[in-house]
Amino acid sequence: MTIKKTREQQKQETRQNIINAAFSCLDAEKSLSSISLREIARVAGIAPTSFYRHFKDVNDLGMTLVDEAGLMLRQLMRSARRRITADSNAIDISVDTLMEFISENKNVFRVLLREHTGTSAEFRSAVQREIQHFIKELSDYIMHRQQISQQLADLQSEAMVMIVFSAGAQALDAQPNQQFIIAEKVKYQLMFVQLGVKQFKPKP
Amino acid sequence: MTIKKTREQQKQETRQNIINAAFSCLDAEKSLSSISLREIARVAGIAPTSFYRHFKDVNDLGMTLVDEAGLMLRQLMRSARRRITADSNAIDISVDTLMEFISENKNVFRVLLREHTGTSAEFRSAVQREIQHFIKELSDYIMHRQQISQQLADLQSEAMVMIVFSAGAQALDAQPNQQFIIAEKVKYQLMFVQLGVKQFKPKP
DNA sequence: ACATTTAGCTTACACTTGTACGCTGAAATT
DNA sequence: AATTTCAGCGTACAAGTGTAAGCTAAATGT
Repeated sequence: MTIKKTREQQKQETRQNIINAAFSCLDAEKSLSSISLREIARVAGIAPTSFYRHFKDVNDLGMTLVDEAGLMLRQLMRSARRRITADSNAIDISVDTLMEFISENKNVFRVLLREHTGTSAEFRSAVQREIQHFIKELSDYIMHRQQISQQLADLQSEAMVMIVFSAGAQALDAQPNQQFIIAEKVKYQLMFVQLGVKQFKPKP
Repeated sequence: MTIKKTREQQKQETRQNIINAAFSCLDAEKSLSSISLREIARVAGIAPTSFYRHFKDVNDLGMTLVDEAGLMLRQLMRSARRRITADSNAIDISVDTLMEFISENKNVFRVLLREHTGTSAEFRSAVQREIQHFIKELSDYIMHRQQISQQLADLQSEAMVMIVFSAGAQALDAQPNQQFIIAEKVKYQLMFVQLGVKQFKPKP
């Protein structure tokens, strides 16, 4: 039998439909500013004007998407770090985890990447906040694991995240067989940063 | 007296007006895909349909802008390298030069950054080519100056460019007084990469 | 001198967009 | 059982879009 839904349940379901529709619309050739409310509504299976029952406008929806995407990414990396053992390579596991996520959730990662340099100052700073959050979590991990100052850990973490995100951008447009090469390349680059900081540490 | 212009001169002048108009339109909240042909024409001081006498469509103009922006950037860095002496710090000079360029040509740099992750595959790969070109020139410089293998130089160069471009993105949205801090930060990060590669070199 | 070419213009048309307004029916509340 | 709430719909409109068609006048070619 079909479950009888309360009004609130139905509303949340529709809201989620809109969010999913939006993510599926935001492919290689659509950004939050180029997408139309009507297009999202069409895919979500609702009338254009019904959109307003759930979001103030596309900007409002966009902020929700950015939040959700950032959250997913941070949760992912936290779980990756839990999988790191004493003798396993933290960089390898982290990069592999992220690259796998990207290839399986292209549009989620794309939203962050695209809106990071997009045409809306609001989105840009929202993504920037998510990235800072992301950097901070990595920095804390690095600081306690490599026993370095917070300042150094912050610098290292940020450099690493920038390198990884750039590689992610490349991976989005690359053929599947190229992805492995990109992953290997970025691992070396992260190692250089790590080595460099370690080398720098003694002499302040 | 006013110089009499030949037809061809006049045409080139108008073409340049369109290009300049486009760059001035492509500010913090306009991308090549969100800008309209009519808007560019308005700023360039021509009728919308006259645009077609010079470019096939906005895409065509966009490719021209990307080419031009990439060229400016490479010429800039080449001239910066010429200014580097034996005892001056290559990183400092390069970063300062680029950051100055960015703050004086925000929209030019913005086009590259934005279209790099934009909604047009054609633009993305055009920018990617420009960046690769940029990376290659730096890589050659690094290889001969640091006496390392091409492979290592490529990896180092790419990592550095990614870090610098990310900092550039931050600088675009930052207050002028923050720019100095960003520049200092990125210099450290580039130094880490350089140190790391140097450290890595002995053991292949 | 006349003929050709063409940069730039005006007009026109078919589309897409965001969203205001008011209706409806079913769920929730009383 | 009567009333209120509200998610979703259909209609409608003004604004902006790309671009097709055809004209004009001046620079060029002959």
